[in-house]
Amino acid sequence: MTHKKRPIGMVDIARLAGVSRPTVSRALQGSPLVNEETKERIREIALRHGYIVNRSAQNLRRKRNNVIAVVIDFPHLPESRISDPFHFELLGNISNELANQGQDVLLCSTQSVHSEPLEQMLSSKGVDGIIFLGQSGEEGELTSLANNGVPFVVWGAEPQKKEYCVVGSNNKRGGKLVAKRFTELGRTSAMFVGPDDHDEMKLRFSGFSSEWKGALEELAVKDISFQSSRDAVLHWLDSHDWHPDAIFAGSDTMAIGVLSALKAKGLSIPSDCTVCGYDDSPISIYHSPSLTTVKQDTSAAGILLVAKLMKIIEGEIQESEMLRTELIERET
Amino acid sequence: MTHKKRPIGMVDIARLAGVSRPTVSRALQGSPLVNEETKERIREIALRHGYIVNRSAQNLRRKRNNVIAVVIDFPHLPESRISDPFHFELLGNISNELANQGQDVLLCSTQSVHSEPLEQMLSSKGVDGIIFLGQSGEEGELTSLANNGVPFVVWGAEPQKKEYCVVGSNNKRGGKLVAKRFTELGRTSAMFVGPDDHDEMKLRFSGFSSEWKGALEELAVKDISFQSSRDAVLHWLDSHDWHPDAIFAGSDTMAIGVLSALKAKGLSIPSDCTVCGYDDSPISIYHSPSLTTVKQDTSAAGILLVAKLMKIIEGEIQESEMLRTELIERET
DNA sequence: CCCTAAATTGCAAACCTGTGCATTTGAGCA
DNA sequence: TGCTCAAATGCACAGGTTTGCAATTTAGGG
Repeated sequence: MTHKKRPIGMVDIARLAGVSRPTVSRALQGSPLVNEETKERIREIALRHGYIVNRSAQNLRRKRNNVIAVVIDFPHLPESRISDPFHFELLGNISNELANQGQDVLLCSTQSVHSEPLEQMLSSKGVDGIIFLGQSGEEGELTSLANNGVPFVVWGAEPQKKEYCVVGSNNKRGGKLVAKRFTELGRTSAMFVGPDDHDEMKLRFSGFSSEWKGALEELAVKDISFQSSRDAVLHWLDSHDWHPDAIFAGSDTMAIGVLSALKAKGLSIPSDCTVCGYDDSPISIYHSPSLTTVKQDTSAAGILLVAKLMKIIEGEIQESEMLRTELIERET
Repeated sequence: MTHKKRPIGMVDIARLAGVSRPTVSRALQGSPLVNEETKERIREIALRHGYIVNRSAQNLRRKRNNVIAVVIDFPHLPESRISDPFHFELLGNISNELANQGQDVLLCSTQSVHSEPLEQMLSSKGVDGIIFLGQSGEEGELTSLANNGVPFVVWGAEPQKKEYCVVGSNNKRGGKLVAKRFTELGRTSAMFVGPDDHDEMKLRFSGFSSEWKGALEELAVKDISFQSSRDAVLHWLDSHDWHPDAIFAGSDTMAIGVLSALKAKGLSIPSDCTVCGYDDSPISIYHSPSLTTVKQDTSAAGILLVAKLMKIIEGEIQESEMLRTELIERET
């Protein structure tokens, strides 16, 4: 039919509008340099002909690419250390907020990231900034990244050194809330279940123990999975002749593992022992008996992470910020 | 320090290697045109100086961008219709396989997709192909996409018309497996719980009913959430004076809703009524009592989806393919 | 030693846009 | 009218890579 199957370009719009190509470029960017009505006319023509700018060329010319990489540790993959539905929810909120801000979301699993230096990814894939999810225990690498001027934010625990910007929930406060709740319930001997090498969990424990007045046991588990917390609790119960009357688990997934172990031992919940989780992830609602938990506001988290990252990209420096946590009481 | 802070480019490598820029370009692509030892030398120099090609420029020049969009319906977002941890697992596997194939993963939530025509996204964001996850009931749009020559694959139910390529699990077979299991258990009256406007669920039901010889009730629910299946079952039990002795729920999430309802009514599981889910998602393992379910192999799914999409992008046409499903028996 | 083909390499155009600067246009004013 | 000034637009180049084609070098055969 037509002379060439070539997709429509900026030159074509320029010709149709009877102006030069640069004018079209400026018009589409909303530059104040170009006359209002010309601008409007050009826009109308572009729209009618279904023209959209070529991102590759645009990216090449500007240095900014409008691409944010989200690095996440996927569950159910061989080398995954952290696996929790909570991260999925967070990912959804971040993705939406990035879309609102006109940013593309480049999804990376930690596995693929570890294979090549992150800096490479930046320039190679044209990534403007990075959001790390669930990267506990990588402070070294992250600090090095920050020193190299890579713009990024992290979801996680508040860092000791303020080398980079972290957004997280107020884990310490969350832990205190749980302690208060246990106290209200009249419990006297508590146990915390969680890995001892995980920053967020450590803070939750620290908050809890600062508030808790009764007996306190800490049960360290090797990872945050359902299985390992279940096994750990079973083993503990086997080797002791008493049991705590309240257990605070570092996450909902772990809490359910704890519940499973308690039930297996014939304890009745919550009369013999009450259990509290963390995250307010779907499983804590669906589980029966449903679980009292500490909610982290993932929607606010997504918005805040994105906002801070954008500012960091602009060159501003941003303080870390911990979101308010909230106790969700459910029958247990 | 140095003259310019300009990032290292192909010209620099060329100068260092004492060759021209095009030669470097070809060497890095592994072109057979360039001498083996020259190639090796150039590669070594590039590596040593940490040079990586500028993707924007590369994309501009080639027409291919090596970017695959994954469109997913995130849970816990306002307009989300489908929300299941199962999709998270699938996403992880797809993401990994795409990384293996050297493709970037552009993550899109359905919300942002619906706001602008998909075709725009393609050229604007430089997307080479799309993978749709959980897009049941969009056949119209998808067919139109296919007719416009957009390369994409879908995870979901086998389509009536073979206009585009779908990968999914063999839902019908999955349903049959459940029916067999119920029969083995000596159950006589069954109920299927699931929405009646969801293709995959319909097939699961169809498979089930083709194999099931006993009494059969179909309980239609409005969406696939925990809440609505729980409510539906409660309501049903209230308005009937008997109950089935086996329930097949369209997904694990729904199965847990069903369990919750049954327990609320004081039925004991599995003696009064056995329940079976679908997906083998984490919650089915963690739940207590843990749930018999039908497993879909998400790892194979990811690999297959990606492989087919790549071929479609190359221009080949691909048949839809349903993966084998497998019954996972757990105490219930 | 000359000729031809193959193996390498370099030249220059092309991909599509953004932007500094010069140029044109038109208005306002003495 | 002649001048200045601001607004609007166009020119031309830059950005980093790929690739068709020409040019050069090398090897092999007569």
